[in-house]
Amino acid sequence: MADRARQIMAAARELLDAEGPDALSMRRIAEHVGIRAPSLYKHFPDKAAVEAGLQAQGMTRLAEDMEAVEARTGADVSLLVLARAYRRHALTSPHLYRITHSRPLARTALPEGLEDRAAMPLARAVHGDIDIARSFWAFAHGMVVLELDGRFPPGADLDAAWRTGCEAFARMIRNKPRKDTA
Amino acid sequence: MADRARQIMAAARELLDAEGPDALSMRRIAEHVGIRAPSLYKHFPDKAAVEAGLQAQGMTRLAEDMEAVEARTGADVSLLVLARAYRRHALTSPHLYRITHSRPLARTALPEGLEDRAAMPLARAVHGDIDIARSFWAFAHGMVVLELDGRFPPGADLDAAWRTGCEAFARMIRNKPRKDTA
DNA sequence: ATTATCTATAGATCTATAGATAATGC
DNA sequence: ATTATCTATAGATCTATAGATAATGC
Repeated sequence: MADRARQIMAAARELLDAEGPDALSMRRIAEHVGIRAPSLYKHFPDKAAVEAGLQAQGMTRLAEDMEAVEARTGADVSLLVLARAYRRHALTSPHLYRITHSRPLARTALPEGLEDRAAMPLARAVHGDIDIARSFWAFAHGMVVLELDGRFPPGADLDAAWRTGCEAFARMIRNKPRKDTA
Repeated sequence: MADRARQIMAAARELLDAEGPDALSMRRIAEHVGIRAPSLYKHFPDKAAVEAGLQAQGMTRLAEDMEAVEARTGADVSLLVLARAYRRHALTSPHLYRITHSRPLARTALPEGLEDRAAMPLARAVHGDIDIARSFWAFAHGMVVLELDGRFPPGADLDAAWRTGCEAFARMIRNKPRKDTA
């Protein structure tokens, strides 16, 4: 039943958080649940379905976290505030972030409208400019994955880099005609 | 001898380009060379050493490609021109790009100074501003990996996003005091 | 009756070492 | 004598299916 399916997803999530994507095997997940691996296939058609479920978790959390910033800050969220929330979001569950955002997204398995929901706070923050939204998203994603992969030099001032990038895009917004959002 | 080692690296590279990081096994590499897998261990201590060699290839190519832009364009390379070269670099050998830049860098196995060499053209383009360099790098890396992972919507105008991001950072350079580069 | 679970197992991989044999360099 | 190669193999995994058995719902 659906209860077991939820339990399996929870186990997969714990395993992912604790040991990363490479540890995520049907056997280990089953072990976590307390059943045998073949039994998983009564609840999920295959491993890809479980991974798709994790991506849905990741997107849901992202939407929630971004919406929370808006709720906290009010209408005109600054890019810096949004970026800080984004970074915190990613660093809080790095493995979930990776599995969700560093591989093709299983869109067909995603709740209708979730992807858009996660993107809306940024779309509003950039006043509807899609090019700024995409390039800023790339900047934030790049900062996060470079940090997660340990690619910055040890002493690097990442806060400063985040500030600089946010400032650059914030200026673009200021100097562009305001396009409609709603 | 060192000849065989080079041959093994070439085979690994071909395999990587053709089938991606997951296909890169000691067995498949050996097969490509025409020997048995255990023989590889006379030339490389382990698989990690082969992967480190591939990262060195990736960094070398990056340094060459970035230096070529400078040579072609002259002293004051625009971020847009640099970014276009960066994107082309990544899309030309996407698997090599990933193995080099989307995992921790095996720095100890890297030729002395290579990492700096690859970074210098960007450092010069941003007039020595390390924060702009890092945030711009994150932007470019983010754009590339999002494209490679197929994360942008089908019709997305990536050229426009690249232009917008480059313009944002270019303005930052213009409006900052010129720091020394050399 | 149906559904969830189990055991057993097919069928593929991997990395890396041990020890024997062939080829090469002095 | 040394080095490169081979075969054989240890020791770990994986995903997924087949078919039997136990538990549950009507």
